Amino acid sequence: MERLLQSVKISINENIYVKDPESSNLGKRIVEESILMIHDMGFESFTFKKLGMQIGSNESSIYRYFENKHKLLLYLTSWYWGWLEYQLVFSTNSIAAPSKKLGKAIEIVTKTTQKDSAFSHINEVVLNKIVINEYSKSYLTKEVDQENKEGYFTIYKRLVDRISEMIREVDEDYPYPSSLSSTILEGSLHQHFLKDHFTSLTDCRKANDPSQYFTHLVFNLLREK
Amino acid sequence: MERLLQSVKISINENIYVKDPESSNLGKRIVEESILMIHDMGFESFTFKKLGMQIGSNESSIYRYFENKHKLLLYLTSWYWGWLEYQLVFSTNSIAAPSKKLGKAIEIVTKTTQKDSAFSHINEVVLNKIVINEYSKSYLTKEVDQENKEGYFTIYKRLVDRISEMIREVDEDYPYPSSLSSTILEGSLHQHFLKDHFTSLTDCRKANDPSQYFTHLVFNLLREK
DNA sequence: TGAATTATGATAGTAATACTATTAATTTTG
DNA sequence: CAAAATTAATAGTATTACTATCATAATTCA
Repeated sequence: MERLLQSVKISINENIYVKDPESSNLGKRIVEESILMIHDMGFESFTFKKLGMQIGSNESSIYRYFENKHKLLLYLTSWYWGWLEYQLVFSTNSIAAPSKKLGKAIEIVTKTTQKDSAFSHINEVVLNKIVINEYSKSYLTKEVDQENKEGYFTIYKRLVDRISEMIREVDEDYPYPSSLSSTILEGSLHQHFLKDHFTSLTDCRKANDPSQYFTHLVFNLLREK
Repeated sequence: MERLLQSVKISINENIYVKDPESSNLGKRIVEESILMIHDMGFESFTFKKLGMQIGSNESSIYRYFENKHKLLLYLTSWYWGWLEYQLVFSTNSIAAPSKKLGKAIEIVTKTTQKDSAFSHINEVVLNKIVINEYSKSYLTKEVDQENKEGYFTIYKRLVDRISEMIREVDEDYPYPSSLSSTILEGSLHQHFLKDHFTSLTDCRKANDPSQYFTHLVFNLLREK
């Protein structure tokens, strides 16, 4: 899989960035270090000035890649969902049986992220933690409708759509495939968060993953043909 | 119910505020107007200076009630969850049959908030919208563990706990009562958000509420005794 | 009532944020 | 090697998120 992925580029809506960070060394370092810094200090405390200092570059240079840190967050999370979509498609493509396919899909999108060395400058494990902690902030804004219209959430929506399609394949009579799909994706992030910060609000532990919870939920809910 | 509630005060952890906003007229106006303003302009654009201007008071006076706007958000959302808990307990208290009780509970916590005139200065309908849009921001922070330790999320946790207890009463063998409960509460906010901004990601519409989705989900998942 | 206490208002000030603009230095490329 | 493009350095602005101080208004309680 790694070899295959090496030639793949996750493609992000061009309006999210000013200049494609994949197109230069500085751009890649912006992405690489911003992931680590946002994880370390949280999105609120993270600034372009601090990032500039960290990578031995200048605040103004970073503004040539991203209008502001909100756009950078949109970029990072879009990349994550694109990466996850790739894993999903790749891993489920060859599975014919709808319920096996859906089972695999749920596993992929709910499990704790493992190291992936295909994209050398992006640490997916840390990026996954950013998504858990910060993704909601990218859409819980007053600009969400405008940004949605501009296609900033396309990849995420496509991912929800793919899973809801798989749900339909398993049980065409289930009345809430889209809601269930969005519940799996969003709920998985939430259960991972609870596991780390509010243990009493979840049954998910190290040994008892969100994967198991959602797998159990979905397959006890749908009536297979 | 209104008469009963008139003598009830939602009690909020005292460390969330500097001075109890319920203890004065200015305090109540701070709460009342901040709800409307956060709803109108979003939490990011909302400032104490703007609030001061709106209520014909001074920035510095508001700081005598709340340390910062994060604490104000904690206050408002805690109040909301306390209010919802009251509705929940009040409405389910007299129901003996576990599954009827749980059904009522789900209805209460997932439905669109209706007007409640018992607390004259708080607009619960608008507050519910704030909770949908802003609640995650109150805990998706680097300070969450510290603030959790200080009891800032007690009411919310108690609410999750009450519902997971009801789930256990219906099906003691269901292995994920806490996760299911937190999924209902968090997922309901999320479905309401999707209904307003990402209609393709949900099956919930005006006529087809998150209530129905979660009721269907829970009762098709649990095996009643 | 009137003195003391408390609450609120007005003003000023600070450090940090989130940028924009300009110019200089460096690197790339044709 | 010159021209073009990229990056770095510096400075500057408006706003935010406060803190501090002092004046004034309202409350209370002796």
